[in-house]
Amino acid sequence: MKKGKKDKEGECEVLCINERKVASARKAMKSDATLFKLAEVFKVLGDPTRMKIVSALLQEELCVCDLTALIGASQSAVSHQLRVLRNMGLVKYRKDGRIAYYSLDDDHISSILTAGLKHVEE
Amino acid sequence: MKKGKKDKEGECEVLCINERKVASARKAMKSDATLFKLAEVFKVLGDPTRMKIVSALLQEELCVCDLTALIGASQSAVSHQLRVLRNMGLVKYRKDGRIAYYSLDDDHISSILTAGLKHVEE
DNA sequence: CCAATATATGAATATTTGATCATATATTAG
DNA sequence: CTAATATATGATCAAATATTCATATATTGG
Repeated sequence: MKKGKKDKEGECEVLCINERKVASARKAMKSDATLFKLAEVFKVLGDPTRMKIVSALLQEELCVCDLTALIGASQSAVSHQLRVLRNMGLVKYRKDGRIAYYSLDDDHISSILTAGLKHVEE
Repeated sequence: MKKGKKDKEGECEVLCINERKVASARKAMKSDATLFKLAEVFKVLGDPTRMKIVSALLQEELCVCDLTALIGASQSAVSHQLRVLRNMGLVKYRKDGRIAYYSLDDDHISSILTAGLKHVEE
């Protein structure tokens, strides 16, 4: 006997809720919008190709060409992923003639990676 | 006249490589395996539902039930995502009777989120 | 034991996404 | 101008993934 199909958000099957803890947690949490953006940033860093790109750019600016050689992906793939990184504000570039030099656009990126590495390398 | 279909990794179309910079960057970079794991961690954090779960657990441990109420997803969805977080070593849980209390499994997670927030909230 | 509750999980599905291919744009050399 | 080079991008497609549904497992109260 199916339980009435959830009025809205699946709240009618759940009875063990500690209202106090939930309210307290909800209050302490960042807004949904902020958490969504945060997840977006991590999603962008959550792909091996993009991670390699970002990691390479930690050292110095590089052109698409160098990145392509460095990470072993096609020029098209690198270009597509650079756009994703650009759209998320993680990298920027300058054009010198027909060469595009990419670099990190945000000082925080290095700290994000460092924090992540502590989990990975523990 | 197509250029011979890439011998292996798309290196034959690319002529502007700065060998010195590439070698230097390659040397400074973490290993592919490390970067892959790092990307995996970020990918796990890169989903709104999981981000909400992790964010809620920053405050205190919560049961599946509370998480379900808190983040507005179905119990099944929360459970599935908790497994992903568990497999990645980001959360742990203790069982008290039929209730499972989840908490963060790693001190670094909070610093990862904090670093990410600095980018989002700038 | 039995019914109810809390959580977990397999299967199916719809969506997202990353790579490739083909091609477009832009810049420079000659 | 023309050919070549560096990069960008649209379309397509296969793989990955998040959710839902149905159901299984486990624990507790009565």
